[in-house]
Amino acid sequence: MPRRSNDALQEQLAEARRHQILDAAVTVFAEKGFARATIKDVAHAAGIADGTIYIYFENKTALLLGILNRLNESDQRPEHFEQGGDLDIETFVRVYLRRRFKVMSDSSAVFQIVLSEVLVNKDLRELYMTQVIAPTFAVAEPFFRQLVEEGKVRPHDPALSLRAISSMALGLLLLRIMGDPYLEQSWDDIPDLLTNFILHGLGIEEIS
Amino acid sequence: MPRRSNDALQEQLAEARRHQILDAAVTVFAEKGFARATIKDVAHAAGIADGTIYIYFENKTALLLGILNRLNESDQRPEHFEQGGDLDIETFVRVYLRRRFKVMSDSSAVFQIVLSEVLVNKDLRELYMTQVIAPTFAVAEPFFRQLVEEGKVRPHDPALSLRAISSMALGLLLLRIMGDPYLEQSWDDIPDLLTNFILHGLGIEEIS
Amino acid sequence: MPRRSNDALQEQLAEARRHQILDAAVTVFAEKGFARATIKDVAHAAGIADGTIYIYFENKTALLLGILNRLNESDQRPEHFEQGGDLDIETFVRVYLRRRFKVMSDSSAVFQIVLSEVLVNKDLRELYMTQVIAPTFAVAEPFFRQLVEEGKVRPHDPALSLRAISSMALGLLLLRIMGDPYLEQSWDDIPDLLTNFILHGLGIEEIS
Amino acid sequence: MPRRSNDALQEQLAEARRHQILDAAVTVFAEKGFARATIKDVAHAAGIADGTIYIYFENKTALLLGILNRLNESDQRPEHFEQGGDLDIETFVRVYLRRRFKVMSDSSAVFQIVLSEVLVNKDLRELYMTQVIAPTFAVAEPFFRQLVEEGKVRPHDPALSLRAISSMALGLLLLRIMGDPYLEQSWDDIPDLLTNFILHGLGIEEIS
DNA sequence: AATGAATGAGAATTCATTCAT
DNA sequence: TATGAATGAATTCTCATTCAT
Repeated sequence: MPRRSNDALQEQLAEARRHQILDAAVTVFAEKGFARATIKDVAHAAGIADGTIYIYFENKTALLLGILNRLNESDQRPEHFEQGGDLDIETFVRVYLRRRFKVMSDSSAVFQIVLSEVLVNKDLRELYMTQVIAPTFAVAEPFFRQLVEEGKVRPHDPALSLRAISSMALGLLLLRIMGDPYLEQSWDDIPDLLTNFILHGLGIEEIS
Repeated sequence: MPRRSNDALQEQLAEARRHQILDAAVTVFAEKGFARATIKDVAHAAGIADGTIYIYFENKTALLLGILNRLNESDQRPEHFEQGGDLDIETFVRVYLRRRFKVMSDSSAVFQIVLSEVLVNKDLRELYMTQVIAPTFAVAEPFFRQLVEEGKVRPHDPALSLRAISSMALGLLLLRIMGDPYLEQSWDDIPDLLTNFILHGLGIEEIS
Repeated sequence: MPRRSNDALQEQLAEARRHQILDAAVTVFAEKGFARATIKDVAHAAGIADGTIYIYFENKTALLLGILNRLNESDQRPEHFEQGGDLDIETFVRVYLRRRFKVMSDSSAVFQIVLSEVLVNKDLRELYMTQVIAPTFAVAEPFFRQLVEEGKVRPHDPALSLRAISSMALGLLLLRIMGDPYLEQSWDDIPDLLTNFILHGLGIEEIS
Repeated sequence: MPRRSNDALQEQLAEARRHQILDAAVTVFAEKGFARATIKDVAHAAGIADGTIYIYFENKTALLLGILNRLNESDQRPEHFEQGGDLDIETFVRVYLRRRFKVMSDSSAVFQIVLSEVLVNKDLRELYMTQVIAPTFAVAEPFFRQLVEEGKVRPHDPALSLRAISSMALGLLLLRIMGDPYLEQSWDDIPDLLTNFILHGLGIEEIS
């Protein structure tokens, strides 16, 4: 009897269930916040019984960590920076921003949850910092440094530039989530508009 | 007997109590999050009994609104932009950023709470948008528009520039709260470093 | 085809399974108590799946009754008393106590469970009394009565003497289960030491 | 204002509440067993709300410990043995047994609970052994040893004699709780009847 | 006004039992 | 038969809110 393939099937079903539950959790947590949401809410949204959740996750907190981990997996793709060398800097920034904004929009609900919780939960904050943010910066910073060395961008502090751009993207997402009508309306154009700002700033005449 | 002045005294004492409670609430909510924090926690931090809080606030949610309202009062000072006309643009940006960062640092705990809640609470989000953010932008946007007209800055979209800069500041605060060590260490220098970035961006050579 | 013998084989296998499950249940219940132990615990200890238990026992309570019934079967061997007549009383008591202590030690876990439950479960208590204890006394009491009549022991109340001796044994087992170090250490000598006490008590000089 | 006496009053009220709750817990636990009894049951029996119990006891287990501790307090009265010296041994045993049986009957429900739980709960067992049983024996054993030295009783092993007598009393209580009709009916006479047995055992003629 | 004991609704979690495979 | 995922009732415990003092 194909025991092995049977086990594998079981594991796949379990994995599917885990995703089903996490998807429901994302929806519910984004709507009501992690603490206000109940396991009953999540179970209901997933179309299963309360108890079933505990077969796949140890407790409510594990749902949050499960969400964080999926973010983790999907987010750390260093290839973003790898083919940058060939492009002129303007195109590169434009492409990068488009991709970044796309991802952020797609996982906007996840951002809401994670950010909301991370702001008031020290343990989660440290986990998020070491597992998600620091690795991302660690990948991006050398790339920035190289741009400076190649003379492609003016010699700012690369660590700050990097953080400034990331923060800008993050802040704009926040502002959009908040319901800013301007961003809501022209969200798809933002990456292109922003490219110009990032390259030249407010663009005052330089006193030569 | 001076009944009227007695009433006024009473009202002042009550106002002081309200502030004492809100201060305690800010500390506690920032530490544990609004939902995880208990009235007992807040009462304890304020050095009073649980029940006393209900004399000054209708319920737990009213504490959150109270915090939001204080932010409201202290944050909408249009004078920030009023004397800007005399300064050159670089100095203006520098001064503005310094002030903005100072305020944000000082009320970092309030930011944590409000942001955390606003992200997952639609009602509060709308309240915050209409009462705090929109008014701020409404004050700042005409000023930006004027800068463009006076030819002091290149004709970007003023609404976007404004949002980009605000978002950058907000995002950097977030990143700092998250525990980013670079920002933690050089926080006081950020406004000055940022000024350059805002004025010239990454500063690539312009093809004329 | 030998259907009948096949059925008998089936029944024997089923009986073996039942014993396997009850053995596991005894171990687990003695460790954690009936109520705190879960079906999962028992299934795990028996090396089978949760659901399988319900093929052999109607519900969790049936496991307890199953344990009680096995005790029942093994415990009511009236032959204990039958060949007593030939022995002198001292030897008889000694032999009886040794056997009694041996049995109690061997099924110490069963005692723990049954006693623990019987103490706080009226139905079970009545069942245990009528099915286990009363029959035992019913067998032993006439024997005691006969000893008195034969003048082998002083004319105490036989019902009480019987109960006093049984209780002593039971109480000592309890004390040992409790972890009394003295009993733990000299458990195997207790029957012999006790014989003397039972025959002569504290042994004060009798005023003649 | 008499703050001090007010505090004392509060403390007395709290102590009364604690007793009220423990009394209810004893009744309920003896009826259904610790694990099967619910906090709701206890609260109902005490005539208070569920939540109130948690003001006075940390959790359900603390109720059990509370019961154990009260037993502790009431049970360790070394004076039982102190004035024994004057009496002849028969009177002493009789008086001691009467007192012991009285106490056991009065707190029969407590015994049921504690025994039942102690049999299947290792932690509680150790606690009970070190805090209740061992101290009792530690007080009684020297007294027994002295009786032997004074030649008042035959030189048995005092540690065993002590345990044998205690166990007998304990076992008889158990048997009575179990519903043994003989003990039920003649319970008040048992101490006197037992005295004889303890002093002379089955009382066979000694071969001189 | 201030207190904090009391309340009870509501949430997380467990687990006996069922049933499709 | 055997399995173990799924169920949902039941339980412990928390905490916002009330109210007598």
